[in-house]
Amino acid sequence: MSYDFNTIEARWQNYWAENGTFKADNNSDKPKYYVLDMFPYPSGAGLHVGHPLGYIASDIYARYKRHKGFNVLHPQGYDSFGLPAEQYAIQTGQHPAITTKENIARYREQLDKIGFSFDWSREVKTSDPNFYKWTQWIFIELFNSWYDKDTDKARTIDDLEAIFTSEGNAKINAVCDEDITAFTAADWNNFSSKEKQEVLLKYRLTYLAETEVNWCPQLGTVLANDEIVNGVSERGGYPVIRKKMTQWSMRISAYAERLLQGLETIDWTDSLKESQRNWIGKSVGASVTFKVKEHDEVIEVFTTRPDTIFGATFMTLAPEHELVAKITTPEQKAAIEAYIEATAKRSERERMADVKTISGEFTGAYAEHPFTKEPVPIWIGDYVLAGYGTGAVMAVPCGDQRDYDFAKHFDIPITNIFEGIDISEEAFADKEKTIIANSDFLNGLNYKKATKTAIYELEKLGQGQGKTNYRLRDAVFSRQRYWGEPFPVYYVDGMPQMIDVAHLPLALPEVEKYLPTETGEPPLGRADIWAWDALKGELAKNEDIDNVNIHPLELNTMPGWAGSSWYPFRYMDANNDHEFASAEAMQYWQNVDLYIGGNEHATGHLLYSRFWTKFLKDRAYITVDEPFKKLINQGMILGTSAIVYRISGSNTYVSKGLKDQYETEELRVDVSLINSSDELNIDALRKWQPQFNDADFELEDEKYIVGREVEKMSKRWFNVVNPDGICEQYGADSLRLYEMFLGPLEQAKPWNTAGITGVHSFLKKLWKLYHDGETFGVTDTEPTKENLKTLHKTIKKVEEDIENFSFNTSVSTFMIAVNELTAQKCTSRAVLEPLIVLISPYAPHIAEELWQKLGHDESISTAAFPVFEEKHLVESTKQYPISFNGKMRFTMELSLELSKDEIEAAVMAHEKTQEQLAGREPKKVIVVPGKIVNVVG
RNA sequence: GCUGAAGUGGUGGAAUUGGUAGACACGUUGGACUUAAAAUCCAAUGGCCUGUAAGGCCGUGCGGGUUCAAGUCCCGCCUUCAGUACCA
Repeated sequence: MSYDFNTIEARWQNYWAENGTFKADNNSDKPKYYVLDMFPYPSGAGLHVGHPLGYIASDIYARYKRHKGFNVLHPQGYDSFGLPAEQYAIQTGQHPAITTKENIARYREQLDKIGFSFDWSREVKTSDPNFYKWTQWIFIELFNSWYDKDTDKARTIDDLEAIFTSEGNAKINAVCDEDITAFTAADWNNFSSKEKQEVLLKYRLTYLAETEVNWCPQLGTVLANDEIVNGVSERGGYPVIRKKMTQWSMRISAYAERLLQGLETIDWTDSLKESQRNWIGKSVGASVTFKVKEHDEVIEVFTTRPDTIFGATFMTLAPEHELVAKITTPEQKAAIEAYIEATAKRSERERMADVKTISGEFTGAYAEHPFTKEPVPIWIGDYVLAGYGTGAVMAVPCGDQRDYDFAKHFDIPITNIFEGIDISEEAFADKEKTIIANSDFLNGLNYKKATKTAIYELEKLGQGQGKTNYRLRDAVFSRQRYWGEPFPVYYVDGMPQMIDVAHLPLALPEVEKYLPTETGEPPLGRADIWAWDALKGELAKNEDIDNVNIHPLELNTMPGWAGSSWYPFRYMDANNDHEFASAEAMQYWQNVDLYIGGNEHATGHLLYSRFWTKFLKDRAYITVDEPFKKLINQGMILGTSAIVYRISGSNTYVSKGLKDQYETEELRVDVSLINSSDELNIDALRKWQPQFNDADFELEDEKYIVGREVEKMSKRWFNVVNPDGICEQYGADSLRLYEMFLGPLEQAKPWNTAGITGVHSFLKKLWKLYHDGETFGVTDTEPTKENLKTLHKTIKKVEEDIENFSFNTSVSTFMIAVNELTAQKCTSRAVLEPLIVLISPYAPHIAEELWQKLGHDESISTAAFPVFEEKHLVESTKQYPISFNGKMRFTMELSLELSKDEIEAAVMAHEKTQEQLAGREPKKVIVVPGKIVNVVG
């Protein structure tokens, strides 16, 4: 009876689906465990073997936890809104809804073949109105909230209005727009409705503001900071320019400190936490205001080194700084304008690439030093960024290398304020070794004391205070695209209004053209029926109906990360019509115990979802502060591309070994045309692409050998390997085992299909272990000591491996176990039954089949994990390596029951020791492992 | 530059956390079974030395150090990958 994996796998996949084997219950006495994968974008290309890696790992863990008696929630869904889905739809010329549906069907088919234990009854799709209804609902909640710094949490706008009505905004300590002005209760009550709305908008956690955004003309939309890599768009690599637009923003900056602190409470890798810390970019220092001479203006700067304030010999403003035009003297006007124009012309990318060239211009204006009252020249320079801090710095050339370089370049005086430090060559920036000099009341103080004193003196003058600055910017939340969640927003007299929650979801309308526009007009503007009955009723009630704009609805859509910022909670109660999830369900499931996904989301999704979670907790909708307790980043599986070498200007291809004799160019060909010894199938290649039809090939040893290169698995490199083909040829269990066997989960590793034969023949051996020729061969004979030793060794190792996520080594452990038991001719049920439970998380199909043959009616997933018993591993004797004077070594069998002294005596009495000792004076004899036994000589 | 991770056979990778380095698998070589191929099974496989065996020496990026004992710990370098960058 042979191992017919195709039949077995189809049978059990059916069985699981029909019996709802992996349906999780929201009510259970068992402890809960929530295992989640980052849900996929259903792209048109389908899955390649790299995609399921994390899913297989999480599936093994989920199945393991079930064996361990946990009620496991292990759902799956699709992040089906957003740019990739829409780009694919544009490429294929079809409506995104249709292509998305097709892609999801294809993904599901592929996923089902691999045998995951997902609870599909909880499937979510972010583009499903039943899902994005709640995304819209959360948006409304954010709109109706503000951040109270005193209680350090979000509160309702109703609370805020009540405070305004009774006492104005003087006592409010909120995270809000900086240009807020003070008003009293009386002022507030006299404001018009529109004025009130304008004020409130500046406090809301999601707000509408004209901001400078990252505009990508090719994608036809704005991008968040984390969607830009090296100055170009993350998707497509298109240039990004700065542009002023009115956009929705998320006040994530309110949560900067809590997002930073929260990292201490979660089990993520150091590198990931570090990425988030960098992104949040906390720096502690002071804000200082400098008066501009002969003007009423002041310049505010942020500095981390207020202790060096006496070294400030000039100031630098970003070219975009709003005061530049006002303070520039007539003589300098032309030069300044030329400089600003030149800077504006350079793209973000050029500016980043060229950090060495020092450029700047003097404005002609002077500021007044807060303490010395000396004039401080004001410069502009593009090394100061408009987007960070206040866009202005007090330049301390002796203490900052950039200021130093700038000063040297423009011959600005440099004052040394450091005790005993030579600054003739470079600036001195070591805080720890700093002793301040030449600085009036700061003289003789170290960095810490001087900083404190300087801030104290600045406060006395009313020209500064201690301040903490964060790099984290508020996130732009509008996209000028079609395929996203519509905002539940309409405008009355230019002011945004939320539609009534009762009318959610606000469904995405059909449009004729969903392609983005070059000008930034949202595609939804073209919707013919972007009218909505309930909303009409709403508007009709409003007395300002006459002022309604032509497009009374918000026409932008939400970004890709909107739905993914809260979806873990939806799985807890995925079919709830009344709320995003019931309080009971969320009380039970809490948060995700284990989250597995790629590390490309380090500063996007993982930061936004933490932000929304904290917000929902503040508003008491959920009880947890962090969405993901433990997070593991699976490494990428790389493809091994095949390269042929074409002689330049000809249609002749030379084998790899001959390529150096010619001038060649490299072409990638499909990896399916290559056999395991890198030999190219030329006939197949001719059929593959017409350009090879009449090509000539120069062979070596009558073979064409291709070059190989390990790189990202991608259609454009023709190195994609699909899981479907592997499942057909070797089975899903082989695929699962092999993906784990490839190497450590978190490491990037190349795929090589040839190696799968190892795990495949392991499964065949496993099958044979349970079969005696043609019949099922498990017997009720007593296991031998050896059998039990093998079993318990395996239990111990596998349990440790799974707990440590070292799935690769347990595959080896299984192989060793099966080889040993085969050699021992073990047929004992007492060994073979627990063994198959151990293997079942990795290879569930074969496990189910054998489990049934062992006489069980229920799925193996209900079986308990075998209990490890130490006694089976204990031997009466052990081989001890003996190390003598650190050099000579031999092994000696010693009883485990011996004491330290007895071991010593035994070693000394042993003939081999005598031999080694002959004629010499030993200093020590060492017995390993464990304790060192000194045998004195 | 900064931050994080990592360097072990021909290849992917093990190594009980300081205790016989190279488990397991791929690949390669030889053999068995086959008319043959596939499949399967067996053996060998880090390098070097001695004719073989027994055995020995050298070996975990490089150079030092601690230790009876170092892939593992410490100091100083080199290299690779990832993230980030004029952050005041």
